[in-house]
Amino acid sequence: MGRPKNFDPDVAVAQAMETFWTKGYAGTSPADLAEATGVGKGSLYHAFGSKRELFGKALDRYGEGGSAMTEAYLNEPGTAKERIRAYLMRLIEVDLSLPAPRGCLAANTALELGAADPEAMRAVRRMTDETIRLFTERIRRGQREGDVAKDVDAQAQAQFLMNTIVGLRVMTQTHDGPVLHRIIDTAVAGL
Amino acid sequence: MGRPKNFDPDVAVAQAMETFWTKGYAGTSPADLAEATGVGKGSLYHAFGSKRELFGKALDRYGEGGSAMTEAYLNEPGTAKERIRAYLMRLIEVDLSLPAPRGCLAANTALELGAADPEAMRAVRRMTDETIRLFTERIRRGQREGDVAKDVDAQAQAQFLMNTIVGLRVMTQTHDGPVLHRIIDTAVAGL
DNA sequence: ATAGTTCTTGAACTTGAGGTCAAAAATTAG
DNA sequence: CTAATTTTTGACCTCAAGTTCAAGAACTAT
Repeated sequence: MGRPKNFDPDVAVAQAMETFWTKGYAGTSPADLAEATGVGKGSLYHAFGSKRELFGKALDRYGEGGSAMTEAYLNEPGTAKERIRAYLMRLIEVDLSLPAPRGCLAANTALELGAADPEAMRAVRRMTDETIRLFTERIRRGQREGDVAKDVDAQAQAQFLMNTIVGLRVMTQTHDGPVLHRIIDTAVAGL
Repeated sequence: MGRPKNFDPDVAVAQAMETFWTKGYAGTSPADLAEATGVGKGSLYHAFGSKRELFGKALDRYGEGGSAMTEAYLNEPGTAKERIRAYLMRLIEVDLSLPAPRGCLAANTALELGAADPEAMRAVRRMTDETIRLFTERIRRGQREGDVAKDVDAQAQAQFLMNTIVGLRVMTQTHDGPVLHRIIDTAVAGL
């Protein structure tokens, strides 16, 4: 009952996510969000409570999309090394094809909000840990299938690769494709 | 002639740098800078022109300090691998010992200002390239001295290590010492 | 149709950021 | 001392961010 919403909250969250991703948390104003979603400022506040809460939903959505994409990429045919390499390449390729690279929303959030926002940090940590988990599993599978040496510490490699991703998505701001490609090749050499 | 300055601009820049580093560019207000430097807002504007210009000087100063520290660390006695590992460990140790880790000013700047500020990006790029140069030289020296294999691509390793550093200084926001230590050990395994 | 509920709209409010400026203070040259 | 020059001080200004709210609009149940 009551007047029906004029917009789909899920869609609005997705649009808000894009905006936060492109412009940063502080750099996104309520007016920006209204424009991006096509929803009036007042309605946004009515629906989501505050900018911070909307951002929280946007972060969650980012995590879901990211996990799905990671899983899909890692499970295509190929060795662990091949798939992981292809995944990293894909990440920077997408970013470099944009008018301005925007890196990883999670990493951006970690730096921008930092310790001042423990809840955001927990969300970021959940996402990174999930990615590490997916990498770990994929490497272990590679070990079972014989394309990764048994003496490799799968979790250590996964954590290390996660770190490499974070680094890459900052370095896209300052360095070009060839350099980033070389970094990826060096990073996956241990597999 | 004229009234003498009430403060040392170099000291003020250093104090401003600390503030920008801790709170970010947007997160630092003129009032914050006045408090940090002990100089009136008006005087700061008189001396530096704008917040952005002061930030530029702070960035430069950061670069100088960073280079000096890197060089000093790499040149202490030990193999290339040992020294580089010690350097990375040192970086995160310092950061983790703070009440709230603040990462690397250059990386923070790259993410926060991004393509919106090409000049800042150039400054960041100069700094990272300088660090890469120092690493490259140190690895080559290791090859001459016999503690690094000849077939290692020194520059590729250096770029890769730079990327690892950037990643680490974001991950300090979300992960703890032991995880970061393992990442470092994995990263230097290729040397 | 009415009551009850939920959503939208646009104006309005508060706060602080980023910056400017006029007047006073401190200095040196002559 | 006076003039010229440079800094300091603190009040002041503008603008936008982030939010709230009152009024009305759109719906459902009875």
